[in-house]
Amino acid sequence: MEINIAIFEDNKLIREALQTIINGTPGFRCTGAFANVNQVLADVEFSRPDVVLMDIEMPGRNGIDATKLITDNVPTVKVLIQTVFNDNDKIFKALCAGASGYILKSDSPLKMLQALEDVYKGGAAMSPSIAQKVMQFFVRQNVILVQPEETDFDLSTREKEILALMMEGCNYRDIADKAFISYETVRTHIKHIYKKLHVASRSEAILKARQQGIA
Amino acid sequence: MEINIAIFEDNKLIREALQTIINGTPGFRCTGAFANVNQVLADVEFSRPDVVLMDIEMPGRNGIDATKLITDNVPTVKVLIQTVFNDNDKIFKALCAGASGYILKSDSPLKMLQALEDVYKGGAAMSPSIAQKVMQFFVRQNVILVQPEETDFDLSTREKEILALMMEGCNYRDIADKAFISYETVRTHIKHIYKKLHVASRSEAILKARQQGIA
DNA sequence: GGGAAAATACCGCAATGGGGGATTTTAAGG
DNA sequence: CCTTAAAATCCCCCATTGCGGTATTTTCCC
Repeated sequence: MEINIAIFEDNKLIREALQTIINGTPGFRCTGAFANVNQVLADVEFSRPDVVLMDIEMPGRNGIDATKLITDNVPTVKVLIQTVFNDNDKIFKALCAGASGYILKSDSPLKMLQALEDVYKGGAAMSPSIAQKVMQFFVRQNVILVQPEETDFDLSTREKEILALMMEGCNYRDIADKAFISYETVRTHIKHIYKKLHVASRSEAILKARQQGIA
Repeated sequence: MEINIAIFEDNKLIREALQTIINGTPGFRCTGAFANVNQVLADVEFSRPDVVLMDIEMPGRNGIDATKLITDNVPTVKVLIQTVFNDNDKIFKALCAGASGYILKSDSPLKMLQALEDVYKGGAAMSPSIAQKVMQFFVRQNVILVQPEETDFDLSTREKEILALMMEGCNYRDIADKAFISYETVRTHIKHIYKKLHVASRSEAILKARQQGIA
């Protein structure tokens, strides 16, 4: 089975070079090569790639926004960012936008193919210098990570279940039905959850739960 | 110039295998192999490695603490963590401890050597599945938020004022008084704001406003 | 067996969110 | 000048949510 790749790259020479490399490698196939991301969703829809190789610097709409559009709307498609620069801001924005990897154009074609394969397999890929910046980020953020006040919120099993249902978008009534308890009991549980999480609304609770990895 | 490696690994078989691989590869040399990290600083001092290959699971003192000791006291020495597990907690702790890389024991010797070289050159190395967890961390934590659609939400001047008051913690009544408009008008404005921001509650709106730097 | 914590359940009230409709003011352009 | 669109203003209705109580039963640990 071949890995289908779609390329977004404004430079014609590079675009065609990438296409040639990919199509010339057994196991890879380029199903689309586009010079901009103005119709990125339609392009992805059309070329049905497994992995998108995305240039981050492009005239007009930029690659990070396009990445977010793809991961939001077609989450099964992985995005591998390719760039000439490696400044922190772009890296972190790309990662937050849901990219599965971030490599440099200066990397060898072999490494690029390896990265495409890693990403296709569900992993992630980073050039060493990129990974290093990510590492540094963790070291710097150390304080925040190591002492997040209380990571244990003492939620009971039942409360975690209710919280999980809340995170699925259920309202009180839905939760009551799914948990086989009364509407009022749901309200009670949720009140307790809010107290324990020190929040005051559904959305805050869900945010905190996601950040802390509860439930 | 050869890259000098020190190994910390409690399993004798693995330790010697690693030693053999490293010494059998041109450009690499094993200058020390230790079964525990009880005298890690002395061992590092003695073997003068460029890169330490550190097993994270060891009886007695663990690899993460040892990593922190090394990076704190001998910052020129890089540490590459090697582990059988890839659970989130250990990864992030290791990264925070200053590790330069994190690879799995299931990776091939070739990849390990590549990782050692990447780390030696000042980059960092991660197995794809590790990198993937790091990526997820960024997405989940909303470290930096990227909004593709439009960073400008077309909020009118008045709506931004109302939003600012909301962010100060005012309720409908307070906002009405401070903005010299009626309670109902405040509600109308806020409804419009929610629509434009694509959110459905006060807390989400405030979160988004903060992240996007609106108002 | 007794006590603490959890799970269950109910009531009432205030605040919030979402739907609709409506008027006036302002801005912009033909 | 007039038309039109957007912004700003106001009102009503209703469901959901958050928060304050209270209370009973179940579960679990000492």
